[in-house]
Formats: sequence, structure tokens, C-alpha cells
Amino acid sequence: MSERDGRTPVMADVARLAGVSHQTVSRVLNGHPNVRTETVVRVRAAIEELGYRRNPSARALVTRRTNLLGVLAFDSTLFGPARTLAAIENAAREAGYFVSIVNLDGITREAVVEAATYLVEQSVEGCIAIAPQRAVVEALADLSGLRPLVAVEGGEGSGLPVVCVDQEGGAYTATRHLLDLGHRTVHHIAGKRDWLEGEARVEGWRRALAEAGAPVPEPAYGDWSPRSGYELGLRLAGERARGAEVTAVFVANDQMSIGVLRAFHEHGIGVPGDVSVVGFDDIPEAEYLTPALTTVWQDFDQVGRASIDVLLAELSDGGGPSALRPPVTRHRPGAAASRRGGTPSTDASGAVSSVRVVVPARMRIRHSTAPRLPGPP
Amino acid sequence: MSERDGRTPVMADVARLAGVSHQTVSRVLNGHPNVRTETVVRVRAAIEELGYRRNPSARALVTRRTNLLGVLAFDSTLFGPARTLAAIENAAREAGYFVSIVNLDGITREAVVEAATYLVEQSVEGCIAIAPQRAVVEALADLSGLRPLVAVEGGEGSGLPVVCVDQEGGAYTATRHLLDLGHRTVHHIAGKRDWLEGEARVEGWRRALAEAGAPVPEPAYGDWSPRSGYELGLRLAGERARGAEVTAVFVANDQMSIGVLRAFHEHGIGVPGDVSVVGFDDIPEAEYLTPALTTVWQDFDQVGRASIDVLLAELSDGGGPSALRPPVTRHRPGAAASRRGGTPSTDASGAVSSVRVVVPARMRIRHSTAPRLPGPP
DNA sequence: ACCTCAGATGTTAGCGCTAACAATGTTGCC
DNA sequence: GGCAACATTGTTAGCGCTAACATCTGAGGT
Repeated sequence: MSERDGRTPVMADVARLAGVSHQTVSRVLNGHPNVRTETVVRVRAAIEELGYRRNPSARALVTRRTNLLGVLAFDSTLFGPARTLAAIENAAREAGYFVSIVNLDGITREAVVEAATYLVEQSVEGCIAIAPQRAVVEALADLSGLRPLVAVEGGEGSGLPVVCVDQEGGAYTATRHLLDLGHRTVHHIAGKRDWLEGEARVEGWRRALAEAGAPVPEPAYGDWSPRSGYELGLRLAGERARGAEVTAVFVANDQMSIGVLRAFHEHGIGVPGDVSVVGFDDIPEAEYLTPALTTVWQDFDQVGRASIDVLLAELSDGGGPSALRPPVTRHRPGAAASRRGGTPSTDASGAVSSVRVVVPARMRIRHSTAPRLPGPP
Repeated sequence: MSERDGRTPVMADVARLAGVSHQTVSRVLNGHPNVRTETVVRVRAAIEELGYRRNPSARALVTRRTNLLGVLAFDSTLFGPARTLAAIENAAREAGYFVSIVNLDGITREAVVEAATYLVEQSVEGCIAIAPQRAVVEALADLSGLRPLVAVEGGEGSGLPVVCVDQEGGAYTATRHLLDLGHRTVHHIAGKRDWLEGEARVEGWRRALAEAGAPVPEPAYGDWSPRSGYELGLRLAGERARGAEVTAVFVANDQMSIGVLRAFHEHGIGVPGDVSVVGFDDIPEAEYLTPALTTVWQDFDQVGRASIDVLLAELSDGGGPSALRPPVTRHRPGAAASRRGGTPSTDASGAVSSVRVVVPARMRIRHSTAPRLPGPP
């Protein structure tokens, strides 16, 4: 199987073998309508015989389309980001796009710029950033070279289209659940400061307490790690030992919850006997911890799908200073997902485009919370 | 900043602005020696002013180098694969390569073929497969279109270069540790059948027992999930209740260990009081479980670095039926990492090339194991 | 002054593909 | 039968870049 002795066959080789012009081969490959069935068959056979594959670089050069999407990730080792990343990759592939990823080293502005440069140099057509921190989103918003860009878990006000889980709602539900159990108030071990997800969870927790007229304890900020959960759990156990009323804790993620559970255990505080605990993420381990952890499940797959949908919609809306805007029309126009949530989505005319897709979070109730008799401790 | 009204600037625009030919611009960009410093400065300034970026497609078309590496992953949500993936991405970026990832949907042969096709269509220069299962490695070995290819956690006999963690050694050490504590034997809850990592861990466990002349109980096979750990833990607890001597368990990963811990807890079996448990992976949670889990740590970062090193070495060795073999010499020749482990690495002449890089695993001893008085139960 | 040679630059010819247009053959309709 | 409309194919011209070769300088040796 070799014209051009040994070299990868090119379109002209296929054409020669099929007895047509290279352009006809191109037409077959691109599914143009006006090619005789018999010709199509012959060309297909030639392609098969030579094991021919189109050269994507040549194609990209002339079509001005790379078919490549970039994904910016920050610590894709954490459960949430890892799941999101996988979901995005899947959705992109289904939409016929390739995916190139960059993991940010740090959360500095320079790291963001560096990563963005890296993607731009690959001529990505668009980009999705798993950007859980305010600083990152801001840096991204400033970087006008990387467009269109969808921020996952992005937060409002950046001007970027955003897809996120309803963190606030999830936190609200979790807190509400604890209050409904009879707890007078709920403590909160929060995520890392400056992380948007963490802040949203604080918001939801606060709103539930405020609505119920419950006292609002000072939240304790961790860094998402089991270690920090453990440390803050120890602190809470100490407060309790000194007489503070600590009967329910909403922890901003499951990993920290594990540390909290450990700290309480060391102090002889029973869960859910003495204190109820609710986590966030629903990691696979949650159900099998001792006690099984009540937690909040997030629909990462939908986040992945929605972010691709939004990105593709931005892409087909055209406009924007992207380097790769093609002259031809785009595929799947208007494929943007259901836009929900109480945020201003001024997108009817495609003008301001503060797109914001909110994906649900749902409680998974397990044995780490128990009903509590009303009355002072 | 626009020649060519609004369109992305090309090399010719830079050339015009700098008052040189486009070829001189190319030379500056590629660091050719014979360009006057003054010219370099002028060109650089023009590039800066126009915000010019090379078109990678055009470049790839003529150089026949895409600078792209493909990574095939299977369930990159699990801790190990996620860490490995991140490490590979980092190492690739440091080596100046882009990375495109595909997540396999299933472990069927078709899924492998599909993913491979997907990567070939992108003209990756080489590929790394995180291929933890025998079936996948075999499918990969048959697929001659995707070369060079490095199998991470690949197992022997496939003919592919392999980078892997010393699973067998880690398992041996873990089992040995339990035996040294005074246990007469060690039970094993194994990983999913057909997973090479799981099999290697069974091997190591078996070797330690055999060496010590300890009885070898039938291993119980799980599927890496906390749920399966729980189920098999219940079974073990049942056996123990019926009088079997179960005092030590080596579990093939930490996630299953969590399920085991839960099962034992439900049955009133104390860990490490009644039974010692050792896991594998050293997930961040391990230290904060109750009890803290003794486990085996794997150097994923080194796996990532080594796999890129090996791939780059294969790339520069030339040969192989890759579609993209460039006519020019490659960078970083002979960068392959330390080759260790007791496997036949017939690579001196670059001939058979059964490269096998083994990366260390180390025990992390914590409170889930305790010394045991000798004697029958 | 002549020639040589290397340094610095420009010119030309593709890489493999698709878009645009041109050139056929084919059908249908009055 | 003639002509328009269409279906089918081929031809040509780039996309933006690098490699190879061609050209032009000026320094150095004799």
C-alpha cells in the first residue's frame, strides 16, 4: 500500500488510485451532495486500501478551523475538577471537537497568562476554564486573547459566560435540612477563601440561617483538605467542650468532612448522636464512611455538557475578537442549554451575553444527621 | 494594529512592518544564528506591536511535526489515573509538547480502536496510554497505527514500552509489614479482575506469604469501589464470626479499604484492635480516616515524567511506522529515565526495546495496624 | 586591486488541503 | 430540436509557513 514509496498517502494518491481528481476525493470526504454514488464507492475503496487519513494541519490551514477546544484546569486531582474535566472531554468529543488541556501550576496571574498563551499558540477555537477562584476568573476576563471562553464555576460580574452548579442552593438545602431536624443553629466549616464555590456555599448556609432566624456563628475557613477539616473539627470540638452549643455542622466538602469526623471521634463526640454533619460533593466514599455522610450531590455531567453547549453557541454567534473566526457558518447554532437560576441573563438579542447556566445540586441524606429534640442543650 | 483589516496578522505583515522579508521573520522566530541583532530587535518589536502569533497548522504542515502528544485514559476520575494524568500533562508541557486527551468510554476493543482513531486523526506524534487492564494493553499492542506508544501500568509481554509503579513490591512490603507485626497470615481483598495493577498486588501479597511459609487464603476480588470493599468486608467479618482466623487484611486500594473499615465497624470488629488493615494508594483522606489507614504511596509524578521521557526517547530513536516521522533530528535524545526492576530490558542496541521503567512505591505506616501477640487466635 | 568566503538577507517552491470557478455531460420542457 | 437548469467532475489558486537556493554585502588574505 504505497504510492510515494513509504510516505503517508495523500489525497492525490487516493485520487490516482480511484481514477478521479483530488478534489473529488475531498468532496467525498466532506460529504458533498453532488457526487455519483459509484464514484463515492470507488473513492471510499481507495481510501480504505491506502489507509488514507486527511492531514488535519492542511485542513485547518485552509478552513481556518482547528476543531480544537482548550480546557484550563486548576488542580484536576480534586474530585470535583476531575469529574468536571472528564465530563467536558466527553461532551466535546461528542460534539466532534478535540480537547487540549492545561493544568495551572499555581493560581497566580502569571500562571493564568502562561496557560492562556499555551492554548492560544495551539489555535484553540474556544476555551473552557475550570476557574473556581475569583482571582483566576478576573485574570481570565482581562485576557482578551482567549475567546470565546466559558468559565465553569465562574461567579458573576466577570462578563464571561458561566456554567456552574447551584452551590448556593445546595448549601441552603443542606442547612435547611439540619434546621428541620431541630437544630437551633448550624456551624459551617467553609472552603478555601477566595474560592467561588466556597463563597456560594457560605451564602446558602447564611441565607438558610437568616430565613430561620437562627443565630449565625462565625464560619471557619479551611482549604478543602482532610487535614484542614481535622484541624477545624478539633477547634469546634474544643468550643463544644467549653460549653458552646455545637450540634450541627455543615462542611463545605466531603474531604474536610472526613477530617471533621475524625476530630469528633477523637473527642468522643458521636456523629450523629451528639452532632449532625453534612458534607458536599458526594464523593464515592461518602456512603461508606463511618457514619455514612449526608452530603450534596452535583451534576457534573450536566456541567460538562452545558459548558460545551454554551461554548459552541458562543462560537456560532460569531463576533468576538477570536483569532480563528471562520468565514463559514457554524454548526449547531442555538444549542445553548436551559438557562436557569435567578441571575440576569440578558441574552435575548445575543447582546450583553451574560450567559449563566445553573446546574442542580441534590441532597443525599444518610446517617450522619439525626433528629434532635427541641430545647437548649 | 491591523494590516489586512482586522484579520489576524501573518508573517508577511510582520515582515512589512519590520522592513524585512517574511523569511527573516521566520528565522528570528526559529532562532536561526545568522540574523543581525539589530534586525532581530526590529522584528521582535513588529511582532509585539501586531500581537503576531505563528499559525501552528501552517507550521505543522511544512515541518511535519504537530508537537502534539495523545493521552488515552480510562476512567480518569479514580485517584490513581487522575494523578497520573495530571503528572503526564505537566511533564509533556515542560518538554514543549501539547497534550490531547481521550477518555475511553468502556474497556471494549471497539472503544480502544475508536479512541485510537480519534488520536490518529489529530496527528499526534506519539501517545501515552494509561492502560491498567490486560485487554486494553492487548488491543493497543495490536493497533499498529498508533506509534510510538507508551503504556503506563502496562504489564509485560505486550511488546510496548511500559512505565509502571512497583505494585508487586509495594504489595510485598505491605504484606511483609503485617506479617512482621506477628500475624499468622494476611487476607487479601483484591482489585478488579483483569486489572494489571490488581494482579501485581496479588502477586506481591502471595510472594510475601509464600516466603514466610504462611497459609495463603483465597483472595476476594472487588472492583476498586468503596461499595465492593464494604461487601467483601462483610464477607470477611462473617467468616471471622464463624471462627476463621482473620487478623490482618491487605486491601488493594484505599477506597475499598474505606468500605472494609465500615463493614468491620458494623460488626464490632475493632481496627487495629481485632484486625489490622493496610490499603494502597495513599489517598489524601487515608490519614484522616478512623482509624488512620496504613497504606502504600505511589510516585505518580515520577510515572508522569518517566512516561514522557520514554516516549520522547522512542520518538528520537526514529523507526516505527508512524505517519508523522519527521525528516529532521529529534530533541532530547536518550532522555529515558532510570530503568530499574527485574525485568528484561533488552535495550542496549535499541533493538528489541522492551523498555520497562519501574517507579517506586513506599509504605505509609499509620494506626490501622498494631502488633499482635504470637499464638493461635 | 582582486578574489574568496562567510554572514545576512531575499526569492522561490512547495507542504496537503479546500473554495471558487470552469468545463463538461444530462435531463427536462416547450 | 434547442436551450435552460442542473448534476458531476476537473482545474486553479491560495491558506501561512519553512527549506533550499540565490543574491548581495563586506572583511580578510595575497
